[in-house]
Amino acid sequence: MPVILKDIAARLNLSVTTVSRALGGYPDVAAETRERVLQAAEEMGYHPDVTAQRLQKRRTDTIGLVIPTSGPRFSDPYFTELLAGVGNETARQQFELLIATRPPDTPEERETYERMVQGHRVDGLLVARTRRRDERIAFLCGNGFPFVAFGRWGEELDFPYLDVDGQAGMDQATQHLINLGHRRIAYIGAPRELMFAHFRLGGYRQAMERHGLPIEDGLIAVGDLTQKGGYEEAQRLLGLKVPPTAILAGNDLTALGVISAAQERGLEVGRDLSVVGFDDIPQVEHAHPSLTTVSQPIYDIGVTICRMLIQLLQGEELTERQVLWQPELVVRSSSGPPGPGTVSRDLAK
Amino acid sequence: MPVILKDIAARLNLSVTTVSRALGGYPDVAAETRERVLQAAEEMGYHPDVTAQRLQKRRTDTIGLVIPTSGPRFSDPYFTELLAGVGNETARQQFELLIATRPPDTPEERETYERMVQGHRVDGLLVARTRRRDERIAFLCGNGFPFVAFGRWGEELDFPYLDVDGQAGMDQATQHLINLGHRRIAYIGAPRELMFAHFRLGGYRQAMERHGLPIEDGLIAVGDLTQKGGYEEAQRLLGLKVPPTAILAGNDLTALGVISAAQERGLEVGRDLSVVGFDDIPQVEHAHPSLTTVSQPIYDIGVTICRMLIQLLQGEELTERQVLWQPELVVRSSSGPPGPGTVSRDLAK
DNA sequence: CTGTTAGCGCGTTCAA
DNA sequence: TTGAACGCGCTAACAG
Repeated sequence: MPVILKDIAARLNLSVTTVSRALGGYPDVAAETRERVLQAAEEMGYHPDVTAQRLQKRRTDTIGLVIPTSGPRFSDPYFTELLAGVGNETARQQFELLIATRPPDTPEERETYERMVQGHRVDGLLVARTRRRDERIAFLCGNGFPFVAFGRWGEELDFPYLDVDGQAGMDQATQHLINLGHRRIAYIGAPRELMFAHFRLGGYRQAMERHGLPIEDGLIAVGDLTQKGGYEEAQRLLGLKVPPTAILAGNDLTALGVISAAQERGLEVGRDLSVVGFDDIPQVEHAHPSLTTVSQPIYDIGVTICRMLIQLLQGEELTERQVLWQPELVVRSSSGPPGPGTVSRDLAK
Repeated sequence: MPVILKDIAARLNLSVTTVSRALGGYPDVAAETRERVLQAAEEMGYHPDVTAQRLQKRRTDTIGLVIPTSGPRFSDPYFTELLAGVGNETARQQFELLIATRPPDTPEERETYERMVQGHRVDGLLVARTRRRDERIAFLCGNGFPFVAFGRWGEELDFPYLDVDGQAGMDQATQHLINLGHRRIAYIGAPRELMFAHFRLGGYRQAMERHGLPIEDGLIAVGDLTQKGGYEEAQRLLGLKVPPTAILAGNDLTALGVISAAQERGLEVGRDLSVVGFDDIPQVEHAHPSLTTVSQPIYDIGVTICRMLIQLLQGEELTERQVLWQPELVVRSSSGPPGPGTVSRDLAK
């Protein structure tokens, strides 16, 4: 039986009200009374019941995040890092973090959003990895429920978000490969329904077109953001009659799969095949070879969207409602000039 | 302004109680009344306020999990997979999942546990990655708070846990290497304060001793469970005058770092150096070479500890209060007989 | 079958 | 400076 206000009041012959005020730091309490109350609370091991506080305050001081997971073997380091950022910032601001893991675009996911919003389980939500037809955003906008998204949306809805400029990032990455002398550059992207897939592919196209390079459908593949997907698509691309000399991947896990496939074929990555990723998850710095990638500060993104949401919940105006961060190309060892033995080097002559 | 019971009652000229009972599915309500209530609730978009329900029921139907994170670049795929298991099972059982991310063994972590327990934020807790002197477990046992741990504990405290037999697992892994002909086998373990580090190292020692192989302090290193740590320790080990022909890693990330280091030195992993990991995270199956590792079903572990905790919360007796699962060695390409060029092959003759 | 009353633990009127 | 009374939204015990 936990200690409640009434217990303290009874022991000190005070009213519950006075005890509540003393503990709440209200000014209209005699200094001596406050002292006695604080001491008694300490001694008795009192801790306020948050549920009761919430009912009274009509606030949960909790934010929610539904992580899109696919299958039991799901494990994207990207989300762990985002979670670390979100988790630390919520804690710092004395908020709670409610997490659910649901497969994207399913009835289960939809129900989870409804539960969270309509049961008043959370004060606000973070939406990660926006999609082309994002019913989550439509739902939240429709209900006027506070949220901040990581990622933009195609539709004409005005909501607060933070995004990283995937188009600029992938343009830079492509440009980097072109500068190195590559001409036959393949692309293994993310599933089309993800917004960022769209932008990143756009960056690739943009850079290729700027240099008058052909964009071949056969060189554009769609992965599933996993290492396995990258591996399989790369096997296919590398098996082409005229294989690419470089492969751009829509995320780092895919890139790691590409590297595995290349190595399995006896190619030296960075020489026989250049590979560039996107995200800069911790693992890729110490991969072999270390991965050239477009770096987005995932942890900081977590911190920032969380901070934006809490500002929103506290009724403050957001200084920037819609933010676009510029990613940075990090050149490591997985990219280099097309090697002497590669077919398309000859083609390029 | 959300719709509450009172609104429905007012519209139908009923009492709040009757409405509550109708919606709650109690039998003592006229069929026709129930129908009217259900329809009105539907039309008006009624959703019960969970906070009020919780206050009344004295239960939160929420379980908590504090993920130990180290630094901003933290990202262990292992935890993502565990989280997926826990998350899906909580949802299936209509529970909520409260997550915090805190650096292990710090005042912040301690405060988080106190907050969760003493503020009645959660009904029970999951404790992951038990430690040698685990104040979390001491605290929870001391308070009689319901929890289930992933991992055993040294002290003589009786609490429910699920663990994987790390000793047996690492013994198998070591045996595997010995069978292949390795004699000079190094070990890069986890930080000593983690319980599983203790068991896994024990398995290594046990197998080595069984075969009368010397256990050299110089061949036993301590990593930090990251790829970077594995990379650095491996560099040191491979730089020894008589380097090992095989390296056992305390977890898969460490093993991936070892592989990078070996490849950077021009060694072919699986021939010049054998590497074995522990965990079997999704990434290692499509690494190059694919990693031989001790497989523990992380997702299922998440599901199971979650299920155990919820059983506990519902007052049921646990069929097995303390469970030890046997891991399984998965042999892939990163391990093979010591290659012709390796020093210790000559030694072994 | 239905309504009245009471209470979960806390914060916030209003009066004294 | 303190206390009594009320309400947050809901469920449960008790009458009728």
